[in-house]
Amino acid sequence: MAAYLEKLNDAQRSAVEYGVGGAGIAGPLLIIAGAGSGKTNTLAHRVAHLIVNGTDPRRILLMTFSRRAAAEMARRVERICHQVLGTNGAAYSNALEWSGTFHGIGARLLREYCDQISLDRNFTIHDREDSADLMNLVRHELGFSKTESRFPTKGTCLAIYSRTINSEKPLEEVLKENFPWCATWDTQLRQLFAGYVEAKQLQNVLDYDDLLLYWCQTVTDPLLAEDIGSRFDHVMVDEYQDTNRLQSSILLALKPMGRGLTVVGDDAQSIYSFRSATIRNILDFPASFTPAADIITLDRNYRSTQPILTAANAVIDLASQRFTKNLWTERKSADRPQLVTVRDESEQARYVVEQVLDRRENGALLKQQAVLFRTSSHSGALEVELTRRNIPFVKFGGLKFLDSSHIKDLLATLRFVQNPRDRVAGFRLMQLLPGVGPASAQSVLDKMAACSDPIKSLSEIPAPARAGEDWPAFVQMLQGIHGRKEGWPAELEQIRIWYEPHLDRIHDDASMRQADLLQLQQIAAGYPSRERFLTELTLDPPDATSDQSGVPLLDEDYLILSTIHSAKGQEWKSVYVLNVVDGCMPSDLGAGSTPELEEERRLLYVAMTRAKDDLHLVVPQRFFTHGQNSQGDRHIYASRTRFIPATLLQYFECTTWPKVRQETSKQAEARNVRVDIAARMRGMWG
DNA sequence: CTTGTCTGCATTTTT
DNA sequence: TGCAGACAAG
Repeated sequence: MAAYLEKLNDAQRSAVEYGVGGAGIAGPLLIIAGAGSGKTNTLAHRVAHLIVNGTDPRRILLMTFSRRAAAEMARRVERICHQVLGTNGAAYSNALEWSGTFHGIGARLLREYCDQISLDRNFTIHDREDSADLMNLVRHELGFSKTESRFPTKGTCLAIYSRTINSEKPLEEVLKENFPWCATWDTQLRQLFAGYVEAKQLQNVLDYDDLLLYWCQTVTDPLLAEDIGSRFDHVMVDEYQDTNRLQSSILLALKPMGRGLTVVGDDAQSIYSFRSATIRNILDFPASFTPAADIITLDRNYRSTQPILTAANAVIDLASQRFTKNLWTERKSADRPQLVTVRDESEQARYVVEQVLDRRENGALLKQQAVLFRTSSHSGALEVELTRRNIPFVKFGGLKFLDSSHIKDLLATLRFVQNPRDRVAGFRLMQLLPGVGPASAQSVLDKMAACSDPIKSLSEIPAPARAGEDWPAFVQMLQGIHGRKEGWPAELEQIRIWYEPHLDRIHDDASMRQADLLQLQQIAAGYPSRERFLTELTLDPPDATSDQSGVPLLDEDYLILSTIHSAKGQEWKSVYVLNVVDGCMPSDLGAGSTPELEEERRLLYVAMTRAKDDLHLVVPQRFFTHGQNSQGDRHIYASRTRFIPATLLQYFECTTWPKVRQETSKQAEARNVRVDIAARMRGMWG
């Protein structure tokens, strides 16, 4: 047996070796991999094993959930290849070129096949917010913003649209099942979506869903499906439990017989149904083929200690549906996970900080510890406490660098130059100029749209009446960049110089924002072209924010703060889960239907199984809700999450913090002393 | 037609 | 809290 396979257990090894070295390419394989079962390692070994046995790495398509996961996978594959093949292995660095997210791979293929599907090669990609803006524009145009009773907001409309696309279900069904309160608007929504699709096409933009939808439509053509499918001998998908119907349709179209297809997942960790992910994909996978796909289960956990695993298993055992077996481990420990009750959120923050520092004293790096929470805002109090005590941290999930308006302004400018038909970008950009509002922006965009070279035509289009001197400078800036005078990435500097006076005028806190812009420029310098920068930034935005502005230095030590969703696939020595109370977990928004509730349960399970050595679930007895109703902020009394009923308490060490101290007799004595200081003060002058 | 101010309302998780 | 829409003033 090859040395690099020896460290694997039997199940892992059979997954790695499945069909390798046999005649032809093996049929479909499903790997059910529990939390911490060495899933990434196994998949990386499988890829490496294929390469070692002669598969061309450029003919392997590897789709992961995030770019971070893709990078990690590539790194491990390279390392194994290097080990096995020695110096020859070096030839394989960066050879795994088709690895990324479904959306990223989709974008790449669509650009390559744009001629066959009549797509303008310069299409730009709208992120969630841009899509919502465009949806809103159409919503206004159709007069739905002033209906008698309230029409769904842009975000809700987009959510309905997106779910309809990703779940491949009819609109009526989606409305009935997921948005019952909007069901009466079905005719208007249909009209709205038709308008939205038309607008996207006219403007040469694609949204996230289009990347999958167009890809899926492309491979409905048998010739194109064959052409794309035959480029890859092996197609592997990680985190398959979090893919949706549209994604599985793409997969089946690429590999209808399932040859060379490997999917990996764990139904107990499915937490993305809000993105239309469905565990039916995993469940139905084997029977989608004849003969059915083989299944290999990895149920040995290498991550957590037995007490942590026992508690996590107990939580997931209460789920109404279970498909995989419970995990087991040989990592013994006497310490049960902590279930800690504290008074409120500020005590919770103090508890976490104290524990974190305690462990750092004992040699654990901050980086080996993570604080997890259901909702991004739940870490607020903790962030304050960490900043106060000078503890560096990085936060994953929630608000992003790219969401701030000044960054979006700059990106909109780039996008508008790249694709002048992108009205969302143009609309935003022009309104930066004083004296230009929605109406004049609209009118300029209309005139531009009629021209074959919209940017050039700006010279002929009369300036909006009140735009003043700012207009010529604006036009000059756009045309200069359009004409590629400076080239990439120098043109970003030009934009920044143009933008800065406007920034100063619009915002009071301009200096902080300027620093962000410089940072963006730094990031941009790492991309080979404007197009690549825009595409990749939209698909893989930098996903962390920290207390210092910008990305922290990699060699520094910092504490990890993360939403549970963003913690997927990761592990830490110590894990603290905040707000393990009803209303947060489950979120009171997600406590409606049974499937939603079940997903919340899996969320807690995912959080717990991130921990290697110690796990703390913190239960504040009361916490504040922000202006949920007209009364504004108020605190409510919380109770322990329903996912840990009394019967499960035996698996935890239940404590309260801070520990109540016994009052000493001296302290009691001191409490009864009465001194009339006021009289003495008066006496001082008498 | 733009810009500023006021009021009422919704409010997770992310490619 | 922060944003979307209504309304008034220039």
